[in-house]
Amino acid sequence: MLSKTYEPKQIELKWSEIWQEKKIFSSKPDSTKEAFTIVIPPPNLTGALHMGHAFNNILQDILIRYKKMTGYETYWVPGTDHGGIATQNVLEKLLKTEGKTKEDLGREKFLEKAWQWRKECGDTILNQLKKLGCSLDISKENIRFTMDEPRAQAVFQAFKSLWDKKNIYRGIRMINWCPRCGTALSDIEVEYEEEKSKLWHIHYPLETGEKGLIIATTRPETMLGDTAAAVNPKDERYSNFIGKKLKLPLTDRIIPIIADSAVEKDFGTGAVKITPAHDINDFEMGKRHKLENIRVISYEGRMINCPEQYLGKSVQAARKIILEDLKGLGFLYKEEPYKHSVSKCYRCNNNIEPLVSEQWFVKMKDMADTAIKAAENEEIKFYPSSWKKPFIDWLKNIQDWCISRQIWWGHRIPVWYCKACSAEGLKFSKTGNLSRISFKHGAKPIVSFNRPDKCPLCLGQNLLQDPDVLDTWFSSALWPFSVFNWPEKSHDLDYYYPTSVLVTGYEILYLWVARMLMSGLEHMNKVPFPNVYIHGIVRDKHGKKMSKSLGNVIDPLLMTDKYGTDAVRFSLIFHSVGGKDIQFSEDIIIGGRNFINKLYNVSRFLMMSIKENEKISYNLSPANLKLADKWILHKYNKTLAGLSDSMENFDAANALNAIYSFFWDDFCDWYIELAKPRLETAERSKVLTVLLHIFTGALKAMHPFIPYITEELFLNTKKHLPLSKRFLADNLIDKANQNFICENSEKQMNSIMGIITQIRILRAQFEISPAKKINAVITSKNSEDLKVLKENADYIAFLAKTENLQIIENAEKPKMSASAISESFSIHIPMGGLIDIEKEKERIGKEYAKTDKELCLWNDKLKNENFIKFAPQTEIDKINQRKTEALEKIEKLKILLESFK
RNA sequence: GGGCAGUUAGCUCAGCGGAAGAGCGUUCCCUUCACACGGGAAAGGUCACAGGUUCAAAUCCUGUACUGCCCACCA
Repeated sequence: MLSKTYEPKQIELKWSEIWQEKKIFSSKPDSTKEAFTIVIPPPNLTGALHMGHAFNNILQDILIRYKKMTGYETYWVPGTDHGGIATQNVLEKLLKTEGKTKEDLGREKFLEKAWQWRKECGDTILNQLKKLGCSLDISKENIRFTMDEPRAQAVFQAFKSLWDKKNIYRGIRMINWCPRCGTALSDIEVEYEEEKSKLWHIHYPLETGEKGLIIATTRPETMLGDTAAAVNPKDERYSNFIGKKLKLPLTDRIIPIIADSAVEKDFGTGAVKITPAHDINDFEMGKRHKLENIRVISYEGRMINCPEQYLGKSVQAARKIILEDLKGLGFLYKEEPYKHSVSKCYRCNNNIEPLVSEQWFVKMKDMADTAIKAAENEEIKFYPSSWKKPFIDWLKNIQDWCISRQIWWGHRIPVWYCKACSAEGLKFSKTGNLSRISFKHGAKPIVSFNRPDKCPLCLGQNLLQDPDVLDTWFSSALWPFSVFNWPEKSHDLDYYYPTSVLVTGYEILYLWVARMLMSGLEHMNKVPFPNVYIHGIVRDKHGKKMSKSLGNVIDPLLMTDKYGTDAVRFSLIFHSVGGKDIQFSEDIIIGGRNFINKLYNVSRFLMMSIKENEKISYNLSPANLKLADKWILHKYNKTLAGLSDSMENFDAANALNAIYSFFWDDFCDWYIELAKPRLETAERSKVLTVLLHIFTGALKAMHPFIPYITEELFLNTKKHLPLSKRFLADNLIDKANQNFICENSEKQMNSIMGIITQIRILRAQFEISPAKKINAVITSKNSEDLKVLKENADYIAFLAKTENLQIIENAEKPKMSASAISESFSIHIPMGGLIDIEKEKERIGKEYAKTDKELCLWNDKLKNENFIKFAPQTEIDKINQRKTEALEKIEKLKILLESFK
């Protein structure tokens, strides 16, 4: 005897092994089939899988499995991302636990460690995805890595091609610098956090010593790098000051007062300090007014080029001392509380320093224009479509992309310099390593994947590679075609590219999706995917983002251990509607677990019902079917239609919902309950046929969502099926079959179910034990309606537990009976002396009042001339119908009330 | 500062022009031979607020108020 509750653990383990072993997820180009391809958003090598990963990958798995089971050649391409800064930070932390820094190791040794790390933890995440049931072929030869050889070739090719078109350049610009990570970042790698700070008002006296300007700032420490002060040219308060000179407090420097319309009159004091080296606005203004850039903050985030007492101090420390000094010298005019947003590094959350630096950039304007066109004419479509506009807006405001990173882990920039020819532009660190390149000062680039033999200019052989690496997103941007070994030409690339859909959270829409689109159009001349499915973020039950620091992280693997993978998958998808964020908690998994258990028990019921070697007809021809069979087949096929509609729109939640409520509400609660007595009759074979047909059909339809249990139950069911494939996943999901659609069966079953429900209500109201059989009289004026009831009286007898059920035209209400109305039927249950007449009168009275109110509503509507004039005929017919029904019901209730007199 | 969502039963959310829905929770009845991770029944809602369009509005429009995101260089 099988356990009453489903134990998922061993079963899931078993199947995940078998699926991999039998390679059922591997794919080969098959010209007889249409390809359906997804490239996995490659997870970073930074640690374990979180709920967000789980959700993202489950969605993809559902699409892949669904498409496979509807006849496509599916390929879900697995891989991991080296993850640049993020991974390097993890490695640095690891080193720290050994008391070491990366400098202690040196670049080469550090990279050895990194590759070691990649070996150790590289595929852990893919193994975790395997546990989640993801239909990825994770055999070694199938897994891609953004830094393996073929991907490195792709990166070089992309770099080279952009370089040749002059779309990659070296420039001196204001960039975002993370002093903690020691690298430049692109604009979108900066996050902003609101912080409570202060606005300090500082007096900058005139060079004569007279009262000068009061300047408001949030960053007093940068004043050491001020090279001007500015006011709005239209600001009358300051018109006399323009052109005069100020003496910069704490220094000996004299700076001019300039006029620039970028200065807001109404902010602060209307006068602003200008630090071109450390503020993006000031940098621009500096260019306009030809101001000097004085850098006072180093790449390490320490004060430089300033009076001795501040030298070498951190930004924070310097701020404190400077404020004290200003106060002591009487320059600090006032301070007021101020909230403003501070830029933070998206990888380590430390403050970003904007500073001027020479870096590598990609020109974005033209590529963005092409991408905008593709988005506008929907060569690429967004689900939900509301993302289209923000996506296009972002592209329209795009800035050039800073792609060089001063870290070690990543694709080294494929540019070399001759030590002789570029001497002036090369700087070396104390340890003798090439540390900075300056094109401005004469570095001459040679673009090459491998070290060139000799310098093309002087034939010198001392060539050094650029020390920087590329932004990790540079290689991710090529992912949809680099996974197929582009630039190599291959059948795979032709067959699988463009991929079918990209599934991602909105947080990397710009960072990644936009760049893939631009890269795809640039290098392949085709969008990388025609559809982008954007889902929400998994939050905690209070709507907070899950984060380690908040301690509200739910580990998906812990949950799958506890409740089963299927339960977790079910719950996540069930709650993921319309691309919105999911508020996830352990509670909601329980709902999923319960459903899985229900499914399991239906299977138990079936296996217990079918005898060993029992012959089953498998005949679903209409002549062989009774009302309940026609009805459930009708419902089933309607559900299939809904399922496929939803899946075509990437609406997995809705699809799951449809099949869920069909299975539980229609199939379990009604069809199976009716099947039980029918199995004891001559109808046995046909009932088993329908049961098996619907059950296996449901297994197939549900398999994309809950693969493990369905595969397991299919294995148990297989022996009773006429023909079956190896695995459930090898089967095709049934297509909705118009021949089974039978609206009449639905109408008739609704009548019967309505009556059964009414009798159940009466039982509950009169506290009749569910076990007790009761007599009942059902009557109607309509002999056609009664005929259907008579033919299916068993259904009522069984589910309402009646004996001596009388179905009679125009019958009188038996004395001392409880009554209810359903459609055209009156239902009476003789109660003998047990009935409380007053209570029954009150109950019927309430029903009467309610129906009367309804009737008024319909009457009012129909009396409304405008309604008759403007409403569509179908609507009027409907209201008329309702009016008739209400009238009928009133009539019947009246008779009931009469009977109490 | 701009943009985009959301505001429906105690909680999480469907519905998005034609009689207010689901799941969970709550209350009552039931261990009947698939399932108590179950079955049956019930309670519970001026659909944020104010206007408007319409024969008809939770649903469309316009405001308002919160809430949450995203974007933006206001010191």
